[in-house]
Amino acid sequence: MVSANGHHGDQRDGSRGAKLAAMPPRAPRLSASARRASIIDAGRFVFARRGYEATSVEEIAERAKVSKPVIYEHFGGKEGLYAVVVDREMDYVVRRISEAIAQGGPRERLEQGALAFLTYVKDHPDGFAILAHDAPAAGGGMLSLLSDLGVRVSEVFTASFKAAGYDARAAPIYGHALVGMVTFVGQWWTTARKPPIEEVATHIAALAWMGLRRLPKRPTSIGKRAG
Amino acid sequence: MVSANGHHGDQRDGSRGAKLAAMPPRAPRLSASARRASIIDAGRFVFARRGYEATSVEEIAERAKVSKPVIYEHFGGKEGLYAVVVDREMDYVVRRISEAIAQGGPRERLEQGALAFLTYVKDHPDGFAILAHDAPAAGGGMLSLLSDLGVRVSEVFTASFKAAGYDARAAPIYGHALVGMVTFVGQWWTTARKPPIEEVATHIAALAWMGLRRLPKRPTSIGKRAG
DNA sequence: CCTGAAACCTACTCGTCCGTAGGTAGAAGG
DNA sequence: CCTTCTACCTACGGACGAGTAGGTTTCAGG
Repeated sequence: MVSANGHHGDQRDGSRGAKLAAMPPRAPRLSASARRASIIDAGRFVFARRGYEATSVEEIAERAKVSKPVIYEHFGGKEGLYAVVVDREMDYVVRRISEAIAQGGPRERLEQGALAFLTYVKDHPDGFAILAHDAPAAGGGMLSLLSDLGVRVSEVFTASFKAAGYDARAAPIYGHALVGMVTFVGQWWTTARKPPIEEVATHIAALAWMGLRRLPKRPTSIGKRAG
Repeated sequence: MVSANGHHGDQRDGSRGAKLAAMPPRAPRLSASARRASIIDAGRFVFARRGYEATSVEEIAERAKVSKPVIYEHFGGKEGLYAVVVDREMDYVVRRISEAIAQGGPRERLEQGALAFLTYVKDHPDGFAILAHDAPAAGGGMLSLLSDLGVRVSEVFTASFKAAGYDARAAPIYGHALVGMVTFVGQWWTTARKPPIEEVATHIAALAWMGLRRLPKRPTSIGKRAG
């Protein structure tokens, strides 16, 4: 049963210029790269709201105003599109933060870095949601894509710790702590939207800075209670 | 076409005592509550690895050594089981942390709280994974179930801030920052497993304590650079 | 006007998975 | 031995979603 009924394709209306059905004018064709971009936008939108598993390619297609095969043509499949979306976002945040901490004293860099991240959270909430969500193959190990960011920050910290004479083995703790702080507060901020991000960044930077600055060479436990 | 072939059910082997096929002995029947418990265990296991969307009820059934309808009998469905699993875990962590911070001075409570959480991460990695993952209806607002914990900690902080004369509006920032720190570091620890949790807790508590203790009444930004 | 390639479509196939219908097996009490 | 209640099962219905086959429309360049 191949091609059972004869009217394949989209004839739109009966004859070329007829406006009988008042059908909305078909959107103009896009170039490959333009269509790619529009699909990425739609994908980011849907992935951010539904999460990877729960999004259907069809919903993305619908939002991008194309049919499914177009997506498969451009990205090979759901996972391919997801990979591109994630990569773009990751690249964007890292670039922004890198710019922010390129110069200045330690504390200034800390505050500017936090502010850069929170600005991203504010201006690109969908991207942030995707990065904060689980990766597709959750079993692998990463809870969120942002773990990667934690590693990068930890590397920076390791260098600084060594230079300052602290125990370098503790650096990843502080690196991940910082990223976790900013991420979680950023997440909260998206719902609260209360103090402006500049203020939030200042608080976070103060917390982290004071905590780091006053750190003893080897932190000592306060000791466990009797109970 | 109802009951097409006559051999419904499980006859096991031909006659009662025959051991011809060497079939493994059927597991004994369990009471309703015991079966419930075993299903909850299986559910936690699978949900933790696959995430909510990607887990199939059948995989849970298989792991619990029962057939699907048993799960539907006990929990009404996938979402019902998930709700029970999450509720149990949430209850467990909150209880542990509450016990840990029930007495002692501020800093001691801080360190004991962090240690309690990290102990949970270490001893109940599956539960932690579930709490750190997305909720089913991701669109609602919560990134992770732990946001709820952030709110609770924020409430504690708000009270303390008021008492100490700090700006109470900033309390949620510090509350969420603390939870984010511990969560993210805990996540990292599950893969690194390097410094013992007691040491990690000490570091985190030191960071948070020093940061909080030396906090000015109103943190001032370091100011933006010229660039 | 013609041609060919690029963009785009409809209409499937195939697999998976939630949830259920309707039955069997075993234990406790008469 | 018979009844009955509870635990448990096999087998399906129905929906949905990833990915594909094979066609049609538009447009640039001759």
